[in-house]
Amino acid sequence: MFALVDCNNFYASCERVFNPALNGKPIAVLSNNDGCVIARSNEAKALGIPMGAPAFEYKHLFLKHNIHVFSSNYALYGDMSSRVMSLLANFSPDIEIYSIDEAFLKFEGFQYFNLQEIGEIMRKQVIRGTGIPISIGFAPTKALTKVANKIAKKFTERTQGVYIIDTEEKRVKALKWTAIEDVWGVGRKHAKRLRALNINNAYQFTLQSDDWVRKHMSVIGLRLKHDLEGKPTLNLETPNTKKSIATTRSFEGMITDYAALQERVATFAVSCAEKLRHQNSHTNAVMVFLHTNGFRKDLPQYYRNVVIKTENPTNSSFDLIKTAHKALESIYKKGLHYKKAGVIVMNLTPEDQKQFSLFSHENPKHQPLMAIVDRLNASYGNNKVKFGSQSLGRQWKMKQERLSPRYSTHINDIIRVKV
DNA sequence: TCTGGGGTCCTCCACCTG
DNA sequence: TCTGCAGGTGGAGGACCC
Repeated sequence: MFALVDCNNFYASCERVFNPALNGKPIAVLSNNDGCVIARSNEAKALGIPMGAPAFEYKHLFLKHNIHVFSSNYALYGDMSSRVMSLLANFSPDIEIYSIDEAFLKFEGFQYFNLQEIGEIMRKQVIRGTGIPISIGFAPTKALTKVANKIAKKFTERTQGVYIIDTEEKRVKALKWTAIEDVWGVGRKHAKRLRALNINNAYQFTLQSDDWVRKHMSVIGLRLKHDLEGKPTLNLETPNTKKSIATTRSFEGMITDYAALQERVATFAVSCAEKLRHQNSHTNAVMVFLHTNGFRKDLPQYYRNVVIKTENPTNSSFDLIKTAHKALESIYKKGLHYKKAGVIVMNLTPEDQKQFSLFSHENPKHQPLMAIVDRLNASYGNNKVKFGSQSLGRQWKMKQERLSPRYSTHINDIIRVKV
């Protein structure tokens, strides 16, 4: 059996842990730059705040219903997530941390155990240890645990937050209850196509032939179908090093100036280089992209990206800045209003599998220098050491007007109790 | 005025090579 | 030397996830 553990309204729950006055109150958490709503408490959902809602369009509703709005506080959420995951790891040695708020666990050899009881103990321990409420779905396959989890969450009173699909009858009933667009792995496009063919729920989807599913939804769809049928196709995935690393940002305003874009791109390249060194990888291809503002129909639109190969596999900030600038130069068009840019490094190889070029050599000074930069940044805070092409004067800051304190990771933000 | 960021996998197609 | 075919590869784009 597999289990899927999902934290309920995770970001909103994190905000509540250190501010219990928020219990029962509507909460919305915003994306970077306070742009869109990316998490809502049940109360906020009930008030009609949709996922992805632009914050400025819903300002009046926030005020009207006294919705507590927060900028996203990833220092807090990341720390709370690792606490939850470490508690879950006590229940099974086979755990796959699927996202910041979800984990799959494998329960092998538990056929004589009462999974309902185990689930309820997990819930109690996590809420006692972290304050975060969770829901748990047990089933013979990963896709079915997603369905079971949804039922556990939807009918918390009846299920105690734990639901087990362990019979054919329960499987069929659960799949008939699950709307096609709610199936894990069926996105908006496929859901629309399936609905048009009168395939409205997960059960109807499993009744289609393998060939049909393979043809219309590729092997991914076919694997999903088998998993929903109760034939384990998807297994726990072991954590791999990343295959690509990206740093991309929307700007608070719009940028027309080439020098300002150069500075932003250099900063993104430095960030990618740091992430590369963190996982001991090198890249040999750097992609830079530029976007104008798609919402401004009155302005000319432009989207372009380019990939440039580096001379050698590298994770040096200097090399990546140089390559990213070369890429930017080739796609920059004067007179446009840019809203977003990003740097993505690809073709990552581990340290011990670097393939060198016959005709060019890496600068031997870079590696020790980068190690010192990383050490200084680790000791004195990120971005204390900057590179020449990054701005020393201007501080690019994300709009985060409603940021809560980093209660659990920053000594100055630690909670104070008056006695 | 204000609309996120970071990933993965698969398919299709053009191109190259034997 | 030319042509046709088959298989491999890499880039672009689409679909999905959180």
